[in-house]
Amino acid sequence: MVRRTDTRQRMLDAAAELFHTQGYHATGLNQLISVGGAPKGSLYFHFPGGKEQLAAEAIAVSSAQLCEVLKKLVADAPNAASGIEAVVNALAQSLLDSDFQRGCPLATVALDVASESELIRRSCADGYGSWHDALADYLVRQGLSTERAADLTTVVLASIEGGLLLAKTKKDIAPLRAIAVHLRTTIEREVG
Amino acid sequence: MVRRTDTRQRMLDAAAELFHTQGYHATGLNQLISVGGAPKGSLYFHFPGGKEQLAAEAIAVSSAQLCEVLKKLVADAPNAASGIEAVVNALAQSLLDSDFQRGCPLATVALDVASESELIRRSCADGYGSWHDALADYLVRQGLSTERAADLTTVVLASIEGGLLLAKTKKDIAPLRAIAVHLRTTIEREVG
DNA sequence: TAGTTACTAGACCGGTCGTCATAGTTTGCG
DNA sequence: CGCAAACTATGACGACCGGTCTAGTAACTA
Repeated sequence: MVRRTDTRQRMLDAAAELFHTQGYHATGLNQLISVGGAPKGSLYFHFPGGKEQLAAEAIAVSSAQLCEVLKKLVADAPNAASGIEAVVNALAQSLLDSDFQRGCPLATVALDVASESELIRRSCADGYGSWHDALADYLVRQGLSTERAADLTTVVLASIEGGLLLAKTKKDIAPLRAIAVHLRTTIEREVG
Repeated sequence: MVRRTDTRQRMLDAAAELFHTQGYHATGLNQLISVGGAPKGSLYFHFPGGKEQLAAEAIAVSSAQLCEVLKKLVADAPNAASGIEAVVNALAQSLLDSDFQRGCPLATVALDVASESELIRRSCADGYGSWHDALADYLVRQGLSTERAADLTTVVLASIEGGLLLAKTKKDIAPLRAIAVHLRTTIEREVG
């Protein structure tokens, strides 16, 4: 089926942005359609599952975008420790640039909705899974065993997510700096 | 002023519970008063600032409770590494027992509301601050310098928060286990 | 009993998400 | 070209729920 308009894509972009910064319940349909520039009916034409479906797809878009950024950042780095550090720095910068609005694009929605909508929860879990896979693959290519890479990636991901949460809450990126230092030494110890 | 009812306290308890599991926007006033067993009008008598004030106070209650638990867990442990491990285990157990409903009592609200209500954001930031202080003080008593203890506590807190987020999203406490292992070795290395 | 304080009930209005009947536009085909 | 079928857009509408506030009742005080 060939699309003849970009309405669907615009809605998705608007939704990705709004859910990222405000979360699921704090974002109303009216806001979604006004930012997306589409009438209400069109939303239900393109997303028959309503707000829930829109959110699930927007989450998928957001996480795919960040996944690409992640891959690029580590690929461009001279070694594993610097690669992860670059990721932390990029996220910290994004937080600063947005006046502490844009943290993790999944976390807000994930916590907001995880125990309410299985569809959205899975979308978030898949997003985290894709990031995990991308980073773990990279660490394996840097010489780590599959198991060590998997566990280390979990630690990296969790630290960053927690760091973003603390930084956003305190309006201060100091936590992320402490995380960056810790991850650097941890990775240097393991990868050599 | 002599209180004639315990309505205020009941509202606070109900709010702490509901905001913990559902977040701010997902929790309606009707649900709050039905769980709290209070008439709607009473809410604005006890909390003239409305939902926002109620949330800010409920967050304070939640974080104080968990702070006590934290202090007790580490105090009862034979050493720093076991103390932190006990904290992770307790939170993982609480997540499991509640069928992945109860993660961090602050995180959901913090992300949901941080960029919307300064009052609630501060309440969350204070909560995190109190946990940080409790753990950092403990690590200092275990022999770490003030600076090292502060940074290490930030890493511990962020890892745990991130681990709770990932675990809740995946409905699987495996991330928390990986965090626990990592924190144990990290702390053993520093405290000896 | 009059006055003051503690508390409650429910009306209010704006906003929520979702539905629908209708209209317009593009494409494929004869 | 002409027409039908498929695709897309539209926004009014409804049922409901959101948070807020005013007007009121009950309880204690003097």
